[in-house]
Amino acid sequence: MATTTPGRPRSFDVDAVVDGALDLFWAQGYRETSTRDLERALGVGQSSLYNTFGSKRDLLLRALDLYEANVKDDLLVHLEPKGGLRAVDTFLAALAEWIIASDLRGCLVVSLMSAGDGDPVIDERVSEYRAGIRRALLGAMDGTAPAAEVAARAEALVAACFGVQAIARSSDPAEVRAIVEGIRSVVAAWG
Amino acid sequence: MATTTPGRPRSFDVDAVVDGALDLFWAQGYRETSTRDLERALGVGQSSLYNTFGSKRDLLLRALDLYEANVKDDLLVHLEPKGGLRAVDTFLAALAEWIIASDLRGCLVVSLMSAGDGDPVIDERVSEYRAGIRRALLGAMDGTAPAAEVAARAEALVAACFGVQAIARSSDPAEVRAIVEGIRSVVAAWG
DNA sequence: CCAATTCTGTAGCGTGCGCTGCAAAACGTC
DNA sequence: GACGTTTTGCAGCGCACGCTACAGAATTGG
Repeated sequence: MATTTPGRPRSFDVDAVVDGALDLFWAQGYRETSTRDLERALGVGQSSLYNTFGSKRDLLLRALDLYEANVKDDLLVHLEPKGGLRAVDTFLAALAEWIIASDLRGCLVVSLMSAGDGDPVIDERVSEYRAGIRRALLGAMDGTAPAAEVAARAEALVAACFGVQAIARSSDPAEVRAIVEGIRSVVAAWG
Repeated sequence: MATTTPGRPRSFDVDAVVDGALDLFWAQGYRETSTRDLERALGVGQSSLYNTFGSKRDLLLRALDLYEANVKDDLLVHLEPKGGLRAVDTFLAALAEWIIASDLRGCLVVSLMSAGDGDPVIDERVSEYRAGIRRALLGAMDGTAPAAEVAARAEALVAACFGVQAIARSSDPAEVRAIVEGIRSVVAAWG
């Protein structure tokens, strides 16, 4: 295997560009972010973007990979299996701060639920994302109540989590905290 | 006052066009619906649309009026003040069927949370819409528990309601019903 | 130094967008 | 029937979009 390849070397860091693209797609939406926006914000010419990633949509998929990895590391990590309602509470607290720390941009995946309409690959990613969160919640709450009740509570919790993210964009930190506190107090009553 | 006005009479029904525009904006999103789409689907030329409504955005605002009125008549009507948890349950059941009957298009307002970014008028409408739902829920649940607890539950409920709408677009009737059943069973436990 | 290979900047392709100008059409009024 | 008024269909404006062609710059291997 070659340690280096011939040809002119790439003048930018691919991961940094994916990170920057995620930032833009997340902040302004996928459709609302043009390739010229990306060029300006990332300091990388459109030719280089297309040469490296293939298309705007492929760049979104890369950004989506990164986003999901971040969510897993920062949020879902708190939902360890059999973690119980304590784990759920920790997760919710982290969710509130995560939403606020990301400048109330809400959830990239939620924004793609409308924007990516018609693209089966993106629709699949969206569904799978939601399924992953439900699985994590179910795993953490397993055994805290009869199975049917746990399942019902998990469904409601998934909806509430997506809801607060959807609301975040047209809200402020205090309101986000109030909503999550409301959810946490409902969860606390399950103990 | 004149019973008729001079000039060529309008060849279409304004309310029907607003209704059709709502359908399109709701189904495919505001930005994703072009004035040519509207022309085709409504059978009304672009000139007529602009002559009647002024701009695509103004047509959206008219459609939004209609949407909010429909939500009020079909859903919020169940949340009569002091209606208690029974009223909330009825509301939730109606919500599930309403989402399914509208072909899982989700919530027009939720889709505008991302799409209408930067337009202060639309942002204001979005915030006010959410506030109205919270008010209705609070009014219905008033007295069912200590005020602080009612407030917390209402916040959680608002999030759950928006969440199920956000999820609807990438879901199916069975899943929507399951989520709403989950919420209902959580609410039932408050009795 | 020279070829081969890869990346970069510029310039521009075709398309669809929101919106408008304009002449003809369809009405009430006299 | 002529006139003023409003609506309608058509054509097209300027612009931004995703994307690409192409020549030159930067590198490795000989």
